[in-house]
Parts: sequence; C-alpha cells; structure tokens
Amino acid sequence: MDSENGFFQRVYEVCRKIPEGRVTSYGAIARYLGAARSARMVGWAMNSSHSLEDVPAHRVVNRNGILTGKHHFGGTNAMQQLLEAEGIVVKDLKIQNFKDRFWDPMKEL
DNA sequence: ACTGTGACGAGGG
DNA sequence: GCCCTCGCCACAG
Repeated sequence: MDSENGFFQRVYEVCRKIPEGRVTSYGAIARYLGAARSARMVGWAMNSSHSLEDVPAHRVVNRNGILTGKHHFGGTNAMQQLLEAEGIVVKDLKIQNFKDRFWDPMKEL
C-alpha cells in the first residue's frame, strides 16, 4: 500500500487476482496500474514472478491471446498445459474464445 | 549516472 | 489484411 510497492509488486498482486479459467493481457494490467504504455514492463515483471508461486503468469498473455511467454515456462508447453488444466481451450499457443475468456482488472476490480 | 533491455501495443506502409 | 517500425517506461548491469 505504501510506496514501497514497486511496479512489479503491483503486477504480481493483480495477477494473483486473476480467477481460474480466465486470462488477461499485459496491456490490460498495465492500464490498470496506470501505465498503459508500460505493457512491456508487465511482461518483464513476470520474469521475476518466477520466484513467486502465487503469481499465475500462465494466465497472462498478449493482446492476441497468444501464449507469448510460454518460452519462459521451461521451454515446453507447460504454460498451455496449465491453462488447459483450468478449462481454457488453447490451440497452437492461441487461446480459443479469448474474448470470452478475457478478464479485465479494470472492470472486474 | 548511463545504457540496454524487454513475456507489448498501436500506428503506418 | 499483413508486415514492419516506433514508442514506451521501469528495472538490471
């Protein structure tokens, strides 16, 4: 709550609020944090999220609904496996019904 | 203190 | 409609 929370910390917090079976985009989180143009920073923040277990980075994809960050999940399709385990249909790293699965923190929160 | 980077997004050709 | 380029801003080295 205080300023000691860095940009990354806020990203992690929002990610944790993503309900299962839902996904969001980096830009959506960035805008929610007030840094619409820092979408890249959101994704980059996920790099550090690897050390955290409460941050489901696999639920965060780019605005195309593509699992852009799957390369950082061990180089395998682990990210897709996690999404499918939550009921999300993924085909060729592309989330099906992405629009329906999209979870906007600005609207939901 | 400076430069580079980076899991994106939007705009232009 | 697809491909390429630019911008962007916070963190790490």
